[in-house]
Amino acid sequence: MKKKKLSINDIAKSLDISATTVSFILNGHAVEKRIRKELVERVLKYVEEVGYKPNSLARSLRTGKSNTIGLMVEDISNPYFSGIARFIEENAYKNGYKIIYSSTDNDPEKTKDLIQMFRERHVDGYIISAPVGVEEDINELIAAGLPVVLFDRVLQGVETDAVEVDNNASTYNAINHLIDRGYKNIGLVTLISVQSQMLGRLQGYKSALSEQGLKEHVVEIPFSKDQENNINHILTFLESKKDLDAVLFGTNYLAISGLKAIKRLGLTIPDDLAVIAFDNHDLFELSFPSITAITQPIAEIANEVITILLKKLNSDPLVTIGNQSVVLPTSMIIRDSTKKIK
Amino acid sequence: MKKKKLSINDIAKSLDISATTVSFILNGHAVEKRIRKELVERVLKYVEEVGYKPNSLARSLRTGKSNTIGLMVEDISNPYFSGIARFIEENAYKNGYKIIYSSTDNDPEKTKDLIQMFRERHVDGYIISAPVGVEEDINELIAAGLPVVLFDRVLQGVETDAVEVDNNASTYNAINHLIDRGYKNIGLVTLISVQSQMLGRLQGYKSALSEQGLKEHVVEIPFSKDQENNINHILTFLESKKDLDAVLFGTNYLAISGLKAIKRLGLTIPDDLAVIAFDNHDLFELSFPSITAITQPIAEIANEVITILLKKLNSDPLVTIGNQSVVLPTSMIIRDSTKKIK
DNA sequence: ATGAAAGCGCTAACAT
DNA sequence: ATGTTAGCGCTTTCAT
Repeated sequence: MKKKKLSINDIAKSLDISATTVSFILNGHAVEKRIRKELVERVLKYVEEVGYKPNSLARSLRTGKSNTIGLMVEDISNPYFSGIARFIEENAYKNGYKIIYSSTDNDPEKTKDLIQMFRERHVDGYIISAPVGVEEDINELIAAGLPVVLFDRVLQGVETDAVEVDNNASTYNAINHLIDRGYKNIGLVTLISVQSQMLGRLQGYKSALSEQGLKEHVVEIPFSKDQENNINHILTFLESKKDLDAVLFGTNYLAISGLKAIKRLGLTIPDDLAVIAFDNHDLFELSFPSITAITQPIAEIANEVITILLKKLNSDPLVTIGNQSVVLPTSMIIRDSTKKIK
Repeated sequence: MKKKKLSINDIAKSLDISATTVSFILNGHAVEKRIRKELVERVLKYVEEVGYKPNSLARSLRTGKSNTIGLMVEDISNPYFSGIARFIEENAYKNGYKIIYSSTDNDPEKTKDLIQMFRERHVDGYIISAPVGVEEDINELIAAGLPVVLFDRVLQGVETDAVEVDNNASTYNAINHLIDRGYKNIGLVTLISVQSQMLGRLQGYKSALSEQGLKEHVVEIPFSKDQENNINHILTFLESKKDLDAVLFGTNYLAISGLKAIKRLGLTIPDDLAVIAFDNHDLFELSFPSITAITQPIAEIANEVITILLKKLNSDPLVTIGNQSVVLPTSMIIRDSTKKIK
């Protein structure tokens, strides 16, 4: 029972018609080409019967479209990104697109290579949470007419569609929440980063504090895959700032590392230190005490991203549609880690 | 500065040689074909200069290899799977393979479609955590000579490479740990499932209990993406079994749902109920109390999977190499949720 | 030591 | 209403 791979020619021969006709029928040009209904049905039936599937490689080579979307995230094992990947994937498959993904590690060199690879593969569209340093490469994609949607952060000097959350307002509100509850020495643990989302978060933090005439306490940690590394940086920071009464963590994994650090120091939340995390996580609901968190609307982010991309993919390439820049609001889930006890 | 896409013919023409020669040089057949060193260098230099990249679609069409691996997991947003995806991806890219992935939702129909899609795309190898019901489809892949590596679970009647953990021994040990600590009414929250890994976990649970003459308390929950759904099932179970003093959760997300359910019921861990989770999670370290967890060696699982697959991919297709079945041990991290207080 | 030519499987402009 | 034909860009056999 050797299932020989059938080609469109095999089908044509078996049915004693030309490959062209088969191709037309299979691609829905039957009506337009006025092919006999009877023939159309016969072909469709036969194709179904023998289980013929067109070779998409050949089709892609011919049409120049691969029906593939390239997805590049910072780290697929980060629940924020894997959550988004999940939604994007689902939506893409529904629309006949496959996803090829990769993690960038925030490394511009790696990311450039990946863009190159994806391009060789002729992916039809790109979804990227990009590190700083790949602006040129992305501009080249755009110049080549390839649809690119950025998310999570934008890039200076890159004009394309983008989906973000309102980072600035998010941390601004979070800090004000802390101030309302009576906290005065509020720290920020963030990344050494020129990435737009981190800058926005830093900015919101600064604005809120300066409005109230409070002092800033910021530590910027280098991006690292190693959790222990992050924990150590945070430990050092917390030990050098004994008077802190609250701290905002700029990402979900910084918050996780931070909680571990706080635990090691034997500090009590929120009595010794109040905590807010950027990004929600199951952990923050179930840890003790539960952790107040800024929640990003993952489903909507993914949805906006894929909707914009699909629209570009399906639009007439001659008709330029303006770039969309979507900024979504976050929400804050107030839990026990910011509950003023005094 | 319109960067026209260069083809091998453009290169050949510019250099006034044939495409054949360029192809040979680019594919490392220069020596074997005894092409002049001087020419080789000139071609390489020019190619580098103009940034020519072969069209991999065309190459794939011709060679029948796509340098792509299809990865199918239950749910990419589950940290177990996204963690594995991360390692696999990294290793694959290093070896010149790209990953195209999809989540199966444990749905055999969806999975069949995906296998079909991946096959149309001519992926070179498959990595699958498969739901029951796709045995035939996978056997077809194998019959067609396509390398398949299963992981997390195996499939009845499918003979191929597989990487698992020792599920049976893992839960057996976990239950014995509970028994040692004096727990007697030990429940198991698992999935309604005929999947091998869940059966193994159930089996280990049963063996341990029966050895000690203890009674089983099992609830089997239908697979669902909706956490609230899981929580409700667990709530019902816990309320109907007031005499339970310990519970083992069969997966990480069941444990998370379970912890939420326990919290809602106002039960104290471990005084009212001891808890063990299958699969580790940051949460289990940081929740209060911390949760004892069976830890799967994610890096090793991913590593075995990709190593086996690459070996098959690189081996002479004529030389059949026997299937490898790797069973890795888990470890148990004992935390406070199983700390006998009495 | 290098090139001509065929062909992977498909699509679509151009016949008829 | 259907078929002929010419590629898409690459690899590879066979010639020279």
